[in-house]
Amino acid sequence: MARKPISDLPPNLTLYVNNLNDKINVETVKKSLREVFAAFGGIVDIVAMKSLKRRGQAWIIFREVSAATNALKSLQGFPFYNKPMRINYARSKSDAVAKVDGTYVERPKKIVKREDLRKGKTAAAAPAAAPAAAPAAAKPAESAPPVSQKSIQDRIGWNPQQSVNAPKAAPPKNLGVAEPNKTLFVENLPPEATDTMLSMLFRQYPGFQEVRLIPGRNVAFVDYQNEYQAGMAMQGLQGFAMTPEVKLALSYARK
DNA sequence: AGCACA
Repeated sequence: MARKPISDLPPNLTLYVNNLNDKINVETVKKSLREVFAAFGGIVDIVAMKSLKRRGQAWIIFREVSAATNALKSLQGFPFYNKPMRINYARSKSDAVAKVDGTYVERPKKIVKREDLRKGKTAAAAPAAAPAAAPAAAKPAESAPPVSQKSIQDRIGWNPQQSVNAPKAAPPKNLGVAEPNKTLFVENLPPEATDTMLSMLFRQYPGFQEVRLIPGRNVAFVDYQNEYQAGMAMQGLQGFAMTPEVKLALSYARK
């Protein structure tokens, strides 16, 4: 049987990423994207914009297609500012690479769209509908992503288990057995794991303080404000598939 | 939802 392709589009040096959290400042997003994606290879540039039509999306331009492919597979669905990234190959070649391979042609200047207001009804379609009348009272925090204590699957709609051919879920190891500790011990990290990547993951749980990646050992420590919060994070992320092959193993750190 | 390059 034909296995389904990793993407419906042909491999490309550029990855198209969407479903990004557009509440986050675009420069911040670009920086974080760079940190996360750079773990898979050299990055030429990242394009992201904040206009209505283009927000929530980014183009990650790699130096090698293999790096792009790896990142696509490994980071598919990865919770980035609390939203699972959707990743695909870009449909076309980025200007940045066209400039390098000599195929770049100056693209036509943006055609300034003439206001075409006579779309049929003039009155009903009137765009003048005052935006002033809606100053909405309840506006949530604009930069801080919301957090809750529900399981990660419920919140981000991503079940790492189902994207994997693993017969069983990760072993619940020491859940409830080991001495609770506000510091978690994380094992089974993929070699591409970075501080940023881990922060993205663990900061979703209230009380997150910091993550300490131990170089060369594929393990990390993650601090929360108290044992209870550490426990919530541990339950939520136990067995989390960092990559299709590698699942996190979490336990309380030794005192 | 939305495939850009200013």
